[in-house]
Formats: sequence, structure tokens, C-alpha cells
Amino acid sequence: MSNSTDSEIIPRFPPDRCGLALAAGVLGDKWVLMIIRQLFYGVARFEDIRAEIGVPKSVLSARLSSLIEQGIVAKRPYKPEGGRTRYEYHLSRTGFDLAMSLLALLEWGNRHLDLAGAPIGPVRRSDRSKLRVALLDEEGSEVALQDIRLADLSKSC
Amino acid sequence: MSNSTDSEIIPRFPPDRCGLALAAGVLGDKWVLMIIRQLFYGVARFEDIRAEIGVPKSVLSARLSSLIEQGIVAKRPYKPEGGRTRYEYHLSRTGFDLAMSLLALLEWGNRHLDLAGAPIGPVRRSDRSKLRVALLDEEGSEVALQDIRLADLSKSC
DNA sequence: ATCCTGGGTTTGAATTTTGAACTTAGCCTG
DNA sequence: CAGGCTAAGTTCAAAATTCAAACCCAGGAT
Repeated sequence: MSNSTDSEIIPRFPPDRCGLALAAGVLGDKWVLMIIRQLFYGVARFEDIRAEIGVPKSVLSARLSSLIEQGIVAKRPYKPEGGRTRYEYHLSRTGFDLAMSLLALLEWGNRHLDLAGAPIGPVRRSDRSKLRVALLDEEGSEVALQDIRLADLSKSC
Repeated sequence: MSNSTDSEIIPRFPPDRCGLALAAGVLGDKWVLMIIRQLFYGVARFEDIRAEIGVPKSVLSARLSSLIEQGIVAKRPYKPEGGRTRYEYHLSRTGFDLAMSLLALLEWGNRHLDLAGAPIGPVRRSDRSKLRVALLDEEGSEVALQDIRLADLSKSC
């Protein structure tokens, strides 16, 4: 009932108003993040995805269906020259918009988890300079995590 | 074996060099993201976490142990005035660094998922202006997602 | 005609998750 | 001091999920 400490850095809100709780429902699965990662990499075919991450076919089938149903992935037929029609999976706009989340997660994993080799991360296409994820205000200047709180967005200025 | 399309927006790298694959191993669970969300909100006690998100005790116990083992969460005793010693869980530095990922996920959920009410999100503490997650270069100017690629960070300039 | 391959579905065994019951430790009350 | 209460777990059997392997099917290639 009561709060446990007085260290309320961030006020609490009901879960159903928080996109994070919903997002957790979508992405909180061992394979879903891996599958979406593959789709970002341009791996589009069922068998390619399965082979690269080692997910069982039945699970891949189920997860892709669910992602399609949720509008995150789209399935479309295509025909390789002189082959029969096959299918490929690709991210919808909604799915593509997960990019920033994945980059943030990548950055975190690079920094804190045990990588086997040199890390990879986002660089600017033109000059290859390193990039990082940050919080910006409306004017485009950076805001530190300590200077924020969560608030109802409908009534903030 | 071969790539499925020629639309290689992002080059492929082996999973063991990618923090994202590791991060997926840590966060790819229905309850873990929810638990970490609670910890961010300042909910620190076992029973409080359990009650707010409805996770079974056995699962909460297992997940917290695993998060502690991975250095994401720390457990510490505390004594409420005139009560016996209890324990509270809080995010370690590593855990706290997930903040940016969670904010990105929150933003995505707010934009694309079906919220029950008005969304909540990060605002600047001082003036309550809305904030958003973005990619920055070293000078602090914003870079669009279309202008990036993933690269080996050890050899980029 | 038969084989091969991509994209699945089915199946039954192994694993995980679940909720309920039980445990433990210490404070508080009578 | 006996008994109750609570937070924080643990244990257990039943239910749900996952897994690997087998099977299916369509169309092209041999």
C-alpha cells in the first residue's frame, strides 16, 4: 500500500498509462528482440532468421504471426528470378521505430555486458564518427538524466 | 547462407560482438522489464513489487536473484523505525544505465501502442518541457536514423 | 518421376511458469 | 511468555510453453 522509501526520483503512474508496460508485453520475450534485430539487419526470410539465431521453427512461426498481428512486422511475397514465390518479413513503420530503443539497448550492452570482441555501434554514414543516444529538449539541447522526471504529457507545457 | 535481399541498410555482425544480443538475453523476459520499471519508480520492496505487477513470488525471487548475480540489481538491508530489518532492492549503476533504453521504449509504446489514457513521459524537472530520445554526434548535434550505419567501434575515427 | 528446398505444422517429451500452501524470523500484544 | 502478524521467501503439483525432430506441401531442377 504505502511506498517503501522516500526516494521518489520518479513518480509512479498506473501501468495502463505507461507505454513502457505495453512495450514490455511486446518485447519481453527471449526471441522477439532477436528476431527484430535480424529484421533490422535485413535478414528477411524465415529460414535465414531461423538459422542465424537458432530459434525453433514453431516458435519463429508463432512469434512472426504475433508480430504481424500487432502491426510490427509485415509479410510480403516476392519472386526470385526463375524461382517460385517465396515470402519475406520486414519491419513496418511501427517496427522500424523501435530503432532508437534497440540502439539504446545496444549501447547499454556494449558498455556493461561481456562482449566477446570489439563492440559495434552506430556511426554517421558520412564520416563514420561515433554516435550516442541522449535526451533532447524541444530546442535540441541535451538534458541529463538527473534533470528529468516523468509526467503526464497531456498537461505539461 | 546467402543474404535474402540486397537491401542491406545495416551490415550484419556476429551476435557475440553485439551488445544487443547480450541485452536481449538479460531483458528478454516477460517479467524482467516490469521489475526494472518498478525499481526505476522507486518501488523497492519484494512485496510491493509483487503486488504492483502481479508477478508470482517464486518468479520474482528467481528474477531478482538473477539480476543481482548479473550486477544489475543490489539488495540491501534497511530498518524501518521500530521494525525489524527488511530488505530492499535497488538498481546498481549498471541497472540505472538502462534508463535511456527504457525511455526510448516508453516513447515507442506511447506512440504506437494502445494506451488506456493520456501518456506519461520524460519532462525537464525545471520547466516541465517535453523531452525526447535522439541520436547525437560528438559535438552534440542530432543525427537522423537514416544517416547512420552500424560499424566496428574500435576502428571508426 | 524423383529429389531438393523454403516455409511451414504436428507431435510428444522436457522445461518453465503458476498459484497455493508452507516456512521462517522477529516484533508486538495480551 | 504464548500467540499473532507480516515481509520475504521456498516448495510443490498442475498447467502452459518450449524444444527438437518428424512430417507436409508446392514448385523447380535433374
